[in-house]
Amino acid sequence: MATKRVTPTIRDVAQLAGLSEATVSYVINNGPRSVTPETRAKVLRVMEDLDYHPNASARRLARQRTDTLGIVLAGLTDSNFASSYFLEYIRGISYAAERHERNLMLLTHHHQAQDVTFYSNVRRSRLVDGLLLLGSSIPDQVVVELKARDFPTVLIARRIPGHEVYCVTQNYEESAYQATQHLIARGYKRIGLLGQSQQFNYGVERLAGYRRALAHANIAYDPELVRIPETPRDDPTPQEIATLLRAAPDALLTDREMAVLRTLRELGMRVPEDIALVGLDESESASLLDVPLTTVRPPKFELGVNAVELLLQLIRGEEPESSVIVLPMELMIRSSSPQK
Amino acid sequence: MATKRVTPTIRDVAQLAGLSEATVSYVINNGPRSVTPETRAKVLRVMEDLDYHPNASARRLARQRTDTLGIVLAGLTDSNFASSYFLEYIRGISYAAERHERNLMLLTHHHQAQDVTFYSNVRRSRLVDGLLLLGSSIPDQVVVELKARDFPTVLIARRIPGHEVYCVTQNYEESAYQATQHLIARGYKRIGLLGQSQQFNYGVERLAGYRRALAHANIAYDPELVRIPETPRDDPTPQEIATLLRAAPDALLTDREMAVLRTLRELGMRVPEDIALVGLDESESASLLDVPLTTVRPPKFELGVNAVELLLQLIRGEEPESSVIVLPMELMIRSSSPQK
DNA sequence: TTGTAGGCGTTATCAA
DNA sequence: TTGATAACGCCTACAA
Repeated sequence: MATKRVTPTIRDVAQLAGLSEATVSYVINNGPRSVTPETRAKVLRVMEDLDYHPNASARRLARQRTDTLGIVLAGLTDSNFASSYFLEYIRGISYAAERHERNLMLLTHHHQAQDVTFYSNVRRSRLVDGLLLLGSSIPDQVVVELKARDFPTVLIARRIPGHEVYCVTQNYEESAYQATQHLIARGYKRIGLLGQSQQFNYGVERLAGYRRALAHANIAYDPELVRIPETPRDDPTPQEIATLLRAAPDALLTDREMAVLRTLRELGMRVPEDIALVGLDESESASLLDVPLTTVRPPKFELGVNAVELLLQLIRGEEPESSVIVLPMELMIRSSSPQK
Repeated sequence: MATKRVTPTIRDVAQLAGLSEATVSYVINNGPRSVTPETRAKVLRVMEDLDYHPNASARRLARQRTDTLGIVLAGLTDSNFASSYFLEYIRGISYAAERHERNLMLLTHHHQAQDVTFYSNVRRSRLVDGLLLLGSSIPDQVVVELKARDFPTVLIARRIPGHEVYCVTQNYEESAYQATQHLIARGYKRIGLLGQSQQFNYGVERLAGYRRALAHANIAYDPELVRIPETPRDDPTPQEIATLLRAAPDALLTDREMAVLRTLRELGMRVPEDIALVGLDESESASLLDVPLTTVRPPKFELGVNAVELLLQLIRGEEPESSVIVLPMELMIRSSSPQK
């Protein structure tokens, strides 16, 4: 009969080293007990010889934790705009997770209809120690409930109005303010805004920043120049845009620059000759276009990194200084908003 | 003294239901033993009452498998072109994984210098049941070794010349053939190719398809019209492109359409007036440009789905019909290659 | 049809 | 400093 077990266990290491499993364990984990250098060396050598690696599942069971963070990718079903961000968030997340020796689990639900069931499963099955939530399509209620259950959770790039959940977000208000001010400084008088539903904090904050800049420059707020959808949507519809254009704006702010650009072209309007365009939420392609777009650059990588740091605090049971981390966005001035 | 345990265990369920742990287990797993409907109902009710969820780590340990697939994202460090594909692969992967009730683990190495250590760890620690490998920057040697160790592994969108590893790839040869033929049919005579290093199978296959189309049309192969880098690179350099242009091509094939387009513009050449352009590896933006690009569309989502199916076969210990699955790519004819 | 008990690999506790 | 052993929570062969 050949070898009974394919992979060596801690027991094999202990036997070959002539030591107890406990001692081997202390070598593996550098504690909590100390081991003499000789013993340690012997254990390490045997481990090397056997190509031994601790069984992750057994560790998790014994330690009562997984050292794994869950990344929830919501709204991946529809290949929508937002998802193009995900990879950048994930870059930041995985960078930070690696630093802290944490694993990452990808959680999606294409099929699962029941949100509640899904999150309850994740939470109770102890699959992960905490959750990072990406994408706006996770229902507020779910986020609030996770918080209520004290399950370590961090929201990325948005917050939930009226609820103090942990989140890492961006300075939507200030960046909209700066973008608007930039246009004003360049001589634009009638600046239009294609905003987002006021159900989302970024919809609210961007509108506020826009209005603050106008007020600061003593420009009257003209509702005709602003289009806010009743319900959340991705891209502004051509109708929406056409309606706004009837108010004769000389510049346009939008978080969906690519879609707006396309529609403008279909309508025969050139950027920036006929109208200036500033993106509030840079898509990767914005800088590659014939007319590179002036956009606000969201710090996606950094968002991911900060979210991990915050989540690890929560998992350790620490109370973070603030439940919200706000990172600055940078205005990248390109060719779509020239001096008028 | 309050409740000792925060989360209920299978033992709690068994006790409350007045049954044994075994019976509860059989209910949870629908087998391998049958349970009377009444018993089952009782168990399910208690589970519901306690909000019981099986502990994933304990299951994994007992079952000696994780029901988890690892997604290796290589080359995520450099925010290179290739990574923009990853999310589409992942969409397909997560879609299929969900169907089969498998979890997904994200594996990256930003810091880890030692490839071998990394993969050895993954393999031996039994963190995942198998691996999906994305991105060209995973060394061939690593892939070959995983195969040699019989660790279930599937390569996505590429194969390794000279080694029969499991992979789901695309019809690079045929699509390059079609793209070239399309240009020939539209009247182009001097078709240039900005290829990829012959170290990669897609570099080799695309060149072959290109030559086959030329031969088919009785057009002599002109090395002056072809630029293949010695070593792998992402975007063709402006020098490379300039050199090729000296051979006076009237059309250009490339797998880096966005970069080439940019350089052409910088050189003052217009598409398609001065030169036609066909992309061999559609980037998301290709269709959004002023001149929507004719490109070959890789079936990224489907690649992900097929990779999961293949990997699950390997994990089950089945021998797949073929070690390679080749999916067709579709030529999307747009405006950058008009009739000449 | 159901209960019992041993095992999975690691870690913590208690002795030595 | 090290060893023995009992959890950890679940699964399943074997008994009943």
